Amino acid sequence: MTEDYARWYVDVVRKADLADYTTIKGCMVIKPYGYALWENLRDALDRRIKATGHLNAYFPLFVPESLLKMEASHVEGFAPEVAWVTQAGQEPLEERLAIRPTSEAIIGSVYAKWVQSYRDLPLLINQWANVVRWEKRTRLFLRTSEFLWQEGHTCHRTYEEAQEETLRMLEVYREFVETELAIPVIPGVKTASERFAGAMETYCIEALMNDCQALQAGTSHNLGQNFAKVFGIKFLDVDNTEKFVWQTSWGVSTRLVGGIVMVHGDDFGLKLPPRVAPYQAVVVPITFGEATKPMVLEAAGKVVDSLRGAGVRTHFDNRDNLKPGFKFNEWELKGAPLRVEVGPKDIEKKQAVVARRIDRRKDFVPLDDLPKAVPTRLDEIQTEMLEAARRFVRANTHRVQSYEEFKQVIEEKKGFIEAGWDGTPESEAQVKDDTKATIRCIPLQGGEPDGLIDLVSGKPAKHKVLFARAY
RNA sequence: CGGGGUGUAGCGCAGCUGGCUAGCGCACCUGCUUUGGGAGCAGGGAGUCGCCGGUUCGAGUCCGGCCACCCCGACCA
Repeated sequence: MTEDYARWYVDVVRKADLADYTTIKGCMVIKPYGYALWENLRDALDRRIKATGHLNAYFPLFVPESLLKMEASHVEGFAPEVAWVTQAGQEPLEERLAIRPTSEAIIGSVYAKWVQSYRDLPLLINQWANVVRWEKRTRLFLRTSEFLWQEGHTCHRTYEEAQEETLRMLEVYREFVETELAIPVIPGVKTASERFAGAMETYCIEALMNDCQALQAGTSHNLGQNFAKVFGIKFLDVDNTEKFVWQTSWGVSTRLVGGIVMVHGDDFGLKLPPRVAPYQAVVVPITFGEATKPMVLEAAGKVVDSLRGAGVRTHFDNRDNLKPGFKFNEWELKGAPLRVEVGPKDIEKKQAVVARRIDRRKDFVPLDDLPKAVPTRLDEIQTEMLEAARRFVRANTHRVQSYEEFKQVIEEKKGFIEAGWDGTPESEAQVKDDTKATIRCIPLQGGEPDGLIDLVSGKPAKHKVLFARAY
């Protein structure tokens, strides 16, 4: 893992059966095990999106060129990575169709028809979809040409309401990622240079991978009235005057799966947080010859039933052609949080061996206690994983006294660096040129200048910001 | 888009200065013995050597061209 991190990452993703390359450049196939992980993650987030009043809908994959072009900075931001459909059958199209890199444009044009009155607001809609961004450089899950995500698109009566929504969804993301994925994140604001193309303000949650590089785990944008004015999303307000709506958009993607791999993984492979793991417990029968085999399989089967009865996602690994040791290694590689071994000796003592993936510790649990003990342990593991990741972030967040020290820390330790910033694009760009580190965000908590100075310009800092090298 | 690398069985690879019927490990199939941390033996199936062209008695191997993918950078969720 430490020798060649990129290699480790790709190996884990492929050997754990999450995803594989295809014949199409930059695209991946998400395999059943990886897709099950995504589904669990997706469902957990979908519940939260609905609980905050949003409804799901589906908009077209294609965006006519004329629509995409309407918001100038938006098209400028996405132009280099848009894939186009220019022909249908044998006929060239009259107008090129972009395959959506994001849906602000197509949704904006639809919202213009839907919104007439202040009574139509707020409009709170989310879409689960695929998008295409033709990136030059791709990485499984972290940056693929096509990826899956959710994108929320909302309209509000006032700026304040839109801002409230932007921050509400950022908080939904923070809580979701920390609770379900056990990934600690720093919520913050992006600087102008890192802002979403067409947004007024972009908020984000930033995570730290275990190679000490940062990963943007989710974004929430206050779009202001930029798209409303372009697409004509207007409403008649209580005072009988016509106004443009205030919009937000927010999204997280299959990139989060890559985040799980890189935050929790180790040299044995994947470690999955119990709340989203496809299998929370894997039952491995230990059979010795034909004499005891039926008895062991029956006992193990009962364990499976009792765990499922207790609401645990349980897999029964009763493959006959593989030895237990092989299965142990395989399920550790695939990150199953708990392994339950049932063998002849265990049955005699009415117990099972329970092994935790996070520290590979084993102990004995009476068979009758399993339905209670396993869910409890899964909760403990979830908590321990988040705590361990928090400790890691804390241990790898640095403060520096000088630019020289900054450069040294970025080069040798990486991680987050808290430092002052004078708010100018010039010093931000200088740091990037010199060190490849970018301002990940101005943290929502603790972004005050605190009397710091900008490390490049030496001027008084406007904000305390978080620097890191990022994926 | 620049730099590097790789295309030979499902996967990972070897195959030298051209030479016989293209090989190894894993996986797969059959059988027996095994099974508490990656099983052993025996037998077996599986290949348009990325594609096109050239040189040659003869090309996986040499030459030219093309294509694809991966890795490293700049651009990005």
